[in-house]
This record gives sequence, structure tokens and C-alpha cells, in this order.
Amino acid sequence: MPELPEVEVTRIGLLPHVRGRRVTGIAVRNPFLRYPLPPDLGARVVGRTLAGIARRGKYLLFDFEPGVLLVHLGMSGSLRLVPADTPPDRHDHVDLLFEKRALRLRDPRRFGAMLWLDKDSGAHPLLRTLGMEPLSDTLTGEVLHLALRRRSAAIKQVLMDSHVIVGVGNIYASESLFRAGIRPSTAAHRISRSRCARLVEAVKSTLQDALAAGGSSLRDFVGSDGKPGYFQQQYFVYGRVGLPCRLCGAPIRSLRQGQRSTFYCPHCQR
DNA sequence: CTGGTCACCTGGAAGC
DNA sequence: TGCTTCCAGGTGACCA
Repeated sequence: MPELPEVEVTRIGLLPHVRGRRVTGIAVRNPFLRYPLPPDLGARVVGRTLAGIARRGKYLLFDFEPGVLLVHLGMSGSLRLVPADTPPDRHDHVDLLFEKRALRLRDPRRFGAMLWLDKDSGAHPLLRTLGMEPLSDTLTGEVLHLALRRRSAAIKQVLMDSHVIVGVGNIYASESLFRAGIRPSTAAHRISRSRCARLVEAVKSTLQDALAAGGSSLRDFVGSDGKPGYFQQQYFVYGRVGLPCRLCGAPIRSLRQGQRSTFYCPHCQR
């Protein structure tokens, strides 16, 4: 999916256009996402004013005061604002109508989600168990070192575990480990305190750089304005198997971890 | 609790 | 050209 930067780019892009606006209708063309759409979604949001959009991990939280509309983009989801009369594509499953414009959810693979959470949305099972926000001050090298103590799994897989840290997906896990100079296969609990500090800085800088570039243009992703991001031009390792490392020239290698591809430089990462 | 595997779904690219 | 196989941003459920 869109990882944290792409989700945040979407949030920031939408916010000024929809905050304070009233939902005038909805259109559901296919309610079968990862979870079925709530049958009463229309009754919950139509006529309500959107107070703001928050983000927790890769979840977008549309605040309608009495409750929250939770949206997850899965692997292939995107949200865009289009003129309300724009003909839908075959994977445009849901529209939230705001007067003359539609906030349109497109998701070819349908791994995404759209749910209604009543007050106290943070207590929802999907949100309650989430780990630390990587860009918050909560995440420090010390805290990460502690969190990794009982984890013998490979650091790449622990980095992607949303119950530890949220928002770091397959692309940014590889990129962060490259920046930190750490082998993705290293057992998490064998990483020293000082290397954890370096890793935390690498995760933060990777996500921030991606955010500044407007995210990555993924196969199925476009930002809320329909424009692509450019961060993929800055990838050090992701998708670069066989190509020379941008720092040392050694050929980038790949391996499989938990049925996902990992990329790393055998010389820069130990 | 932890780690490993599977499933969910569609489409594009590569291989034969 | 057409069919088959593999691969893709996520993550909850299930098992040992």
C-alpha cells in the first residue's frame, strides 16, 4: 500500500478542500473491501460536516464529530477529489459527495477498508493495538532498543510490524535499513543501543524525505490531486537488484523475507 | 507472547 | 498471439 508518506500526502492534500464541508450524499458501487462497508454508512455521514482528518499509522480518520470514518488504502488504494459528474472507473468503489465534488476511493485490489467508528475510536481493535508513530518524539533509539529486546526475528520484519512501529512498509523498511547500514536479516535483539539510535534517525529521515518529495509513485497510487510523487527517484536499494550501490558501487542484492522482497547493499550494510 | 504461513483480490509484466 | 506464472504498497487470522 501506500505507506505512511503516501497516506500523509493524501491527508494533507485533501484537508484544505474538505474541512468544514458538509457531506451531501454517498455512492457505493462495491461495498466489498477488506471488510464489508457498513450498510448504514450513508445515514451516518450524509448531512454531517467534516471537522478534520487525522492519521494513525496508515489509517486516515475523517472526523465527523459524533464518530469517525476510518479509511485504509490497503495495497492499491487512493483517494481523489474529482468533479461530482466524473464517470467512475471500474475500481472506483465509493464516493463521498461534497456539493459539486466527490471524494473518490479507488482500490483495484480491495485490500483497503472503510469503517465507521463511534466515539472513543481509539479503542477500536484495529487502532488500539498499533505501535509507535515513527515521526513522533516517542520513538527514540532507547525506546526502540527496549522494544526489540525479545524479538529474535529479522529486523526488517520487526520494522514492518505495525504493533511495534506504524507506517513503515516494504519499501521504506529496506530504504531505512540501508541508511542505517544494517543488514535486513540481522536478529532484531542483537542490534546495539547505538545502532538502534542510528536506525531511528534513518527511519525518520527516510519518511520525512519521502513526504517532502510528495511520496512515491507506486503502481496504483496517485496523490489526492492526482499527481505522482517523486521519492522513487531517491531509492537507494528498493527495486535496484543488480544495479550498483549509489554509495559504493557494489551490486544491490535481494532476498525474500516473509514472502516479501528485501533489497540491500552487501557492502554498506553489515 | 513469539514467529511463521496463509488468505484476501486484481492487473501488469515476463516467460514460453 | 495467447496462455501461464510470478509479482506488487498491507495486515489480520491461524497454527505450532
